[in-house]
Amino acid sequence: MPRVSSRIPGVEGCAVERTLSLIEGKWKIIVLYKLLKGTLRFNELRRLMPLVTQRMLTHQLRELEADGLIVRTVYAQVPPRVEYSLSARGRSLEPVLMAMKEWGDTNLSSQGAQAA
Amino acid sequence: MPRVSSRIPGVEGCAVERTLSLIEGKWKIIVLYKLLKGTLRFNELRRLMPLVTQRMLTHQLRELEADGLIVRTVYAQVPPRVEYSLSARGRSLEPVLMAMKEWGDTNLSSQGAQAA
DNA sequence: CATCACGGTATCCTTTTTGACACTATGGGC
DNA sequence: GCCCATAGTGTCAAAAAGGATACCGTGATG
Repeated sequence: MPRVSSRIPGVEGCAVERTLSLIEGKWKIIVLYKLLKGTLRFNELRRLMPLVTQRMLTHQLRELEADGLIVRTVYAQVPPRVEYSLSARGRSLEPVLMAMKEWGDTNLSSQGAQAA
Repeated sequence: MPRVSSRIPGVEGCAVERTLSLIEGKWKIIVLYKLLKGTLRFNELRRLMPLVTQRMLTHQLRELEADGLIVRTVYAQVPPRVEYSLSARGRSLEPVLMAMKEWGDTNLSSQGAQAA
């Protein structure tokens, strides 16, 4: 996933593209959604998303962390304890997620939408 | 690009994911952006996005059309004339695009953001 | 007669993304 | 002594996405 999709200076969509590049990735949006409601541990996330493989979840979490959208806190315990929560930056994405959710709720009603 | 990312009924993020799945794809967002300002012909789009290959542009346009976000109008002329414009559904995505643009403008200021 | 513009297709190849599966350390419970 | 849970990692392979390049028909233009 290219962190920067376009380097052409004159492209107006640049900011949008760059924003998109942070939230595309198969499970990132769900992760952000779940974390909107509060901090979660790794396996709590897994249980909430049974279809994600461990490797994928780790991978997506690492990217979200690298992009500064989530915070990873490790507690030095022996059954390891790692908590994930939104950073301020991640929380600021809420309007974007909500705009997408509203659009989806309105335009992709119950079935697969008229043109999908 | 899977048109439907998740079929799990209980996943709240579903609408968001499905919305995302319509606008991810390397050039779709730019296309939608350009079309927000008005109808464009195929080669006008190409000239506005010099780095997109013809094949890719065609491909993205076809998908946007299949998803009902844009309308393709062919005029039976001999230098062929094909116009693309947003459908009502496509135009209704404007709040989503704008939310992303605002977030990007605010959080990805000038350089590559602090954590990218 | 050759070339250009238009709006594409077709084919092949590379890169990126995703998935399957096995493996790790540690300490506690049985 | 064996298995469980936690939070991963590593390797390999498949699938998807994207890119390079060449080609198509038509009519006007030179």
